[in-house]
Amino acid sequence: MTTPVDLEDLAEITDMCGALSDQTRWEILRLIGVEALSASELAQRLPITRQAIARHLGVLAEAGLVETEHAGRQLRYRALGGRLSELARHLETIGRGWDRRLERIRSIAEEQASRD
Amino acid sequence: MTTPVDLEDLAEITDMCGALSDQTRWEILRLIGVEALSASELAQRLPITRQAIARHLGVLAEAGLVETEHAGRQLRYRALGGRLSELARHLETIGRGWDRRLERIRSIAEEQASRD
DNA sequence: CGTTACTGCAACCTACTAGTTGCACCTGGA
DNA sequence: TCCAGGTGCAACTAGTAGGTTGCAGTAACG
Repeated sequence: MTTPVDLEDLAEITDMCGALSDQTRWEILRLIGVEALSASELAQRLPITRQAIARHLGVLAEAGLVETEHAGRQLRYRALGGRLSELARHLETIGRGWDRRLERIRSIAEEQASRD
Repeated sequence: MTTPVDLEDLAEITDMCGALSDQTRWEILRLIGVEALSASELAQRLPITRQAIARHLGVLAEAGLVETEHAGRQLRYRALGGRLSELARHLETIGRGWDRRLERIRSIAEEQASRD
């Protein structure tokens, strides 16, 4: 079980979005979203070096988007879908907040206009 | 009405996440999520120059997260909550996909184990 | 019609990031 | 016990991103 982080911090949202703002990292996530893979295994399937991949995995791990699993002498990573859903829920809430406030302002403006 | 972009492209997701990976841009979004503001007005409320803010607004506009409105001689920006919700729905779908596949693999493994 | 306030563009600096190469260090298997 | 495959750390380079200053353009308001 992963610790249930509530993702209140703005810094945590920006970190996760930063981790998700790189196409190479999405390639990695796509692969380890299907099955757990090590950095070396990922390096065989992607056109960059193992070290670069390891650093990407570090970024993803710091954002909480992956978890690790030891398998013999290798360290396998898997993508955490629940974490992504958590971010999605927060963005949804914020987005609805923006539209709600603007609608309220708009309705006030219309009310004002109809009064004149 | 904004054009209904379906956000299929991976590049579009990475662009939006990139736009949302900066704390200053979140400050801007928070302000123009309440009321439409111009770059100059934002510069009065934030500790950076108008030019820096204008560039942030450019990034946000390219990601489709803001829309503009002319008011006299100034150009006001407002945050588009629907666009953020759109991104949220896609992330939610992707996240569920990861967990679903891993659960399937896990259940297959358990089935295999129970068969022996 | 002139002035003033707001926008837009360009150059520059600094810091960070994605990528590389190279090497040291384990640790598991024959 | 050896060694080979896997991981981790460090240094270096090129490109990009956030910030600044400065100036040119333009359109609204008195």
